[in-house]
Amino acid sequence: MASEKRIDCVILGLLSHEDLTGYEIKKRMDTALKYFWSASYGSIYPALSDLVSRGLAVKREDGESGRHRLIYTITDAGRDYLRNWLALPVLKDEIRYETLLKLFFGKEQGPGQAISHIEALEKKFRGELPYLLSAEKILKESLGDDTAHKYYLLTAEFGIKMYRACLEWCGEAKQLLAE
Amino acid sequence: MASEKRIDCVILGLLSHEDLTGYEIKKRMDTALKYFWSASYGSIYPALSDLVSRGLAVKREDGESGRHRLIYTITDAGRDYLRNWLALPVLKDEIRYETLLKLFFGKEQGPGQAISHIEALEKKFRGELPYLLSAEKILKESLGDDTAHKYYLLTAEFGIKMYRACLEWCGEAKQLLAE
DNA sequence: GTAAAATATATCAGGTTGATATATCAAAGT
DNA sequence: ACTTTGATATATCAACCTGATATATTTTAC
Repeated sequence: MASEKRIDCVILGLLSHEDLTGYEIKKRMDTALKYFWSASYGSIYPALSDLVSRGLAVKREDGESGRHRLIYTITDAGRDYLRNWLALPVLKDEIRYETLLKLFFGKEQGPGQAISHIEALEKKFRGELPYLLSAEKILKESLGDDTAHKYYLLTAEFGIKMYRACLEWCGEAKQLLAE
Repeated sequence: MASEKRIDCVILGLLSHEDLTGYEIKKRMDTALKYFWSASYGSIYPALSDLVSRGLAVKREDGESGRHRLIYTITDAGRDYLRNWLALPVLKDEIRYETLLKLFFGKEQGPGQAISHIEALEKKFRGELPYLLSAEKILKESLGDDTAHKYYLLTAEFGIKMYRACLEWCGEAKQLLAE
């Protein structure tokens, strides 16, 4: 089996939960998946056309609103494709922190600049943590409503753990640089 | 100023510490930078040629060994370029965890498969943590030897924090799935 | 002596981003 | 009523990067 394209799998995954437009798919990624995944319109729209041509999804035009909306639905073949990918071992988990890269080369810039890069990261994470915490609360309260909620909660907990660990590190790193 | 290409910046950063071949640059990324950055030969070799043509690095052939080796050295212009990039704010820190993606769509696969994906991640991190801990020990002991060591230590501490937080999460996630 | 592993450079198809273009609809202010 | 702003919505593309592959030499281990 040829390696499954990741963009196809994310999209089918999201479509396995509900029918969506390309725009809504992007929105889901920028909110629910934000803490561990991302994708651009430049990959989403071509992938959607491709999924339809391969029979993994079907497209219909929105009749309700006057707005031009193309709504996508997963097919049985799409669900099979998704399940097959889910059963395969994970190929790659990656992290690309430009902040850490700049820090690694800190000798060329000095502690002042290094600290300001850390503070920018700290500020970003401090701002995002409350959203994750409120998502956690909501998901915990609605665990019984939908089997999927348990899995959503798991990924939210991951984000919280990572953000907290990173914020802890920011504090310690600033202290070491100030010495 | 046009946005600086990240591959150029990583390479110049590594060359700012010592002269290296393309192969050695890749090695550094796969060891020291592994916990927050990566790059492939397919980007490293063309970037090296490009850096030379732009006067940011110079190339010489190794005279010592019989082996074909092209050793690169950073120029003053290259150092300026690097410092300029270091002073710019960080554009993007990203994380792409396929494990979390598969977990998010867990409803389609069930808890058994989800647990095995988590266990694979756990195993990988447990195996890598000792290397980071020994790097931490060595760097702590040699903090006075080189200004750069403090910055290396900071990035190692980051890796340790992240790995430990992730391992903690793995344990809790497995428990929640077993319920 | 030789098999395996490490060193070393190079190329390329195909996946992905970030920017950009275009257009409509809803909400808020004046 | 009018207008501006922001959200919704699709689409395209150059430039960047990965993962795979090819090639060849040197060192290490048996």
